[in-house]
Amino acid sequence: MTPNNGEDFAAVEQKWRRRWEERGDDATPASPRRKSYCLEMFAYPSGDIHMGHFRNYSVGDVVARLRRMQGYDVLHPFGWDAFGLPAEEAAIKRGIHPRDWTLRNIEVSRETMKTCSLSYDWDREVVTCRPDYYRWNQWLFLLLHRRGLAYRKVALVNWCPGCKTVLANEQAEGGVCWKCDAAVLKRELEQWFLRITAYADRLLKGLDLLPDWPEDVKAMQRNWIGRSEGATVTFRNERIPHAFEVFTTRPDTLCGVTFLAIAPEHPWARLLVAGTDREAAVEEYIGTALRRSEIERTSTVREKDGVDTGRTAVHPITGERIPIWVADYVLGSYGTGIVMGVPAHDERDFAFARRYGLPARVVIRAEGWTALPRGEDLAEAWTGPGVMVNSGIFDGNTDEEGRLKVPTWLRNKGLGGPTVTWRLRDWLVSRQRYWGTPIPMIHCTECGVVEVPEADLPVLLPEGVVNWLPKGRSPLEDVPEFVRVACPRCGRDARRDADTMDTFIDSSWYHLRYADPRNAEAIFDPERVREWLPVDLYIGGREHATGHLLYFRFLTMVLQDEGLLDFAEPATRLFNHGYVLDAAGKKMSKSLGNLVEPKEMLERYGVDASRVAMCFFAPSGDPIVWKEEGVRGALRFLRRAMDLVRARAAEVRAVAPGTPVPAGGADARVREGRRLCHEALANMSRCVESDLAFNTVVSDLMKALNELESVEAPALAADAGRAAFADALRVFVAVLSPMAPHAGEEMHEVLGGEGSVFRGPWPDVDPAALAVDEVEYAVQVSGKVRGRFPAPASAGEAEVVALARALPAVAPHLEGRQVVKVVFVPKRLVNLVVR
RNA sequence: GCGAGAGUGGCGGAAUGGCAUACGCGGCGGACUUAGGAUCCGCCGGGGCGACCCGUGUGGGUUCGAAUCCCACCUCUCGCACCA
Repeated sequence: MTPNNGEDFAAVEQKWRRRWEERGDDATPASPRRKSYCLEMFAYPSGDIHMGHFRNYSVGDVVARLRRMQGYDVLHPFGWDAFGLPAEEAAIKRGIHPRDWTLRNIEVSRETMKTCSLSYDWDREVVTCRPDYYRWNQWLFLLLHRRGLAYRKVALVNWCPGCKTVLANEQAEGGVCWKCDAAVLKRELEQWFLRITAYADRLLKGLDLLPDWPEDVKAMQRNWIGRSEGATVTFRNERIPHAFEVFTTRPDTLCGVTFLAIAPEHPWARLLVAGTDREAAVEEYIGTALRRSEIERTSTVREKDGVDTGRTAVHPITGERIPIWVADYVLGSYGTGIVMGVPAHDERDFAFARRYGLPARVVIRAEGWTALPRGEDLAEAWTGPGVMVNSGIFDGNTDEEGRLKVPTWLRNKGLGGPTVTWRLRDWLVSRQRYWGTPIPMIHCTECGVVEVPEADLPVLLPEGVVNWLPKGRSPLEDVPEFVRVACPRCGRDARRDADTMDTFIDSSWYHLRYADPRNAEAIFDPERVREWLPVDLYIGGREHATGHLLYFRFLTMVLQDEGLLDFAEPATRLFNHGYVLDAAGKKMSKSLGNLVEPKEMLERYGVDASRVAMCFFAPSGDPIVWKEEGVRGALRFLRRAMDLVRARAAEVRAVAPGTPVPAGGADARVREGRRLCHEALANMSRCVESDLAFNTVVSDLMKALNELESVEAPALAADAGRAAFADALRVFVAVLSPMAPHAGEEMHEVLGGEGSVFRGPWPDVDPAALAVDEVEYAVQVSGKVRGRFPAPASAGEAEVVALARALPAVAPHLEGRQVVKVVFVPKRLVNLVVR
């Protein structure tokens, strides 16, 4: 079947694609005066692009093209996030080098994207697996190292047994590997970390300066950063040389503490019991607890367990001795790794205490309690507000007052004090994988960890025969010519760091590189970046809310501190496009194997119809279910539009562009058609600034087309009618063009337009065109619609109400009743309230 | 469990205090045709012969008037989930 018999859209598309390319229409202007940086998240090249990409890029391209028409100098680049695990997996499965697999996928995807005429300046393309890109990853790493933001530490880290590599916290959400869904284990390894926690406060506060970021993304980031205010409280234990500190957000309940709980991975857990009769039991418990996977460990349904150390610590206020337990509901990586157990006022502590028969002590009296319950009588913890009791000198304070007064008191006594704790952890960036950026560090037995001198960058990833099968340590360790190196400091034999970087490094600064992508001397020229950045609109999926977008902001801030940027936030506006779901309502994804390839659709219906269909399905931010029928409708619409343009070309060409449209004289249908075109125009201009709901614009254009098609030839005979019609059709073409660029450009040419439609000018909405001279009034009697009638738009209240009352469909409802109130809404309705 | 968002014809959706279902898909009927999965025209929320009545997840409220605002509940989607 060839659905597009009639207009040959394939030929039109080819014609314009070729012409734009020859003329270099998508090139970025050299010195922007009024800049607009429109950026879509770059792609990981795995095979061809899929529908989700197609949607993302279509939305972005509508904005980019529209901005050009509006006279902006536009930067609209694209690139490839080309390092990563799937390349290795494919390589292992098919015996192809990850590089070849990646580069071939890029070729295929880029070809498809070029077919779509996405108006990227391909001369600025970046490919992260090329040395000319990743050498700047290494440069950045050295910068971070110099600023004390990159460091090594031995830590319990997320280890994915499937991918055989460590993962960042953001890649192991919920204890599940983001790539293979395997249950993540904890392993103690020495790894490279980036000190993103040093920026926690700025990352949090910066969100308030981003009014054009979606609220849900900001909420997710706030939650992820997880600032919490509370206090550290020092207990005392003779065996521990340091302060035995806990962190709590409820210092007001301090006197309700009946036990302390320490995380099993905490080094002091073992120290406490060493040499005692509890040692064996505690050791056994710690072993069991640490073997549990993260999901199991943090499952809220599992009953909490733990073991008594037999040791106690001294309460800072009461001086009582409080038993210390080891419990795996306490996380070693949050706060101090030790918590105070207040069963009466914390659900988790309550559950734990009940299980092990630990007492509860009520120290907050809820409003409405007639008697103070005894701890053992509580059915559940009281976590609500109340007044402090059983708390000595603090009795009588509200919980809120206590939260302030107790920490202050502690600070004055040297027993702790007010503290802020963050949920955010440092960013683990080393990976034991082959296909990534080598970390530019050298390990020397004499000098320790030494930086690779900047002049020696890039440290090239060996691309010869490498056994890249994951084996739990970096494959590069087994490449002697890579690993063996002279220490840059002392010249002795030393070893290169064999780990590679997390690919989220690559995507944290690519937005800056686009401003100066071929710079061989520096990561970028700050002057070029000043011209284009920050990004004016960043479009991508919601899945990057806490991973990429946090790193992206973090590195931008670091570079600002380095003096290379004069702004802190990389993108002033963020837009999340909706996912493309399959017929079953599942998100299309490679792993589910339910991808519908755009290629077939593009060949069948053409690029323009496919783009219009994407715009028309739903607002750009909403998920859509993929339905082929919608594309057929879009094609029908384009075909009718093109037919109309060709049929009326002569009449329209007779009117020079910019000819003023006389106030009256045109036929009603022409005027209505023109009105609808200007409505579409106004709507499009509004949409691009707000919700990108292009579905309403397409619908406006369809209405306009329906009207314009009904215009008869005689209506175009007179100058006034012809001028109005020509203006209408030209506005129609302008509004359509960003969505259907080839058809739009063709129409523009057919109608005698000069140059490219994408050079503008973007037409102005003519207020006179929006005006209507006759409106239909609805007449309600006590809120129920009883009739309608047409009236001149200029008609006054008295006249309209009189007409309304006299209406045959209305009069009977007024019979024998008294109109007690008349509501008049100009140009809309009359409501006669009767009694 | 907590947080955010959403519930409108057979379907995607429009309308954010003023005529609910625009626009499109799909379906039905017709025209043209050797043919139609092309194109064009007409019809399509439910009930009723009808005047009319009912109808935007459910129940209440505010209002002359509510899909839209408020309260409670139900359902779905997304995010977070022992963070002390």
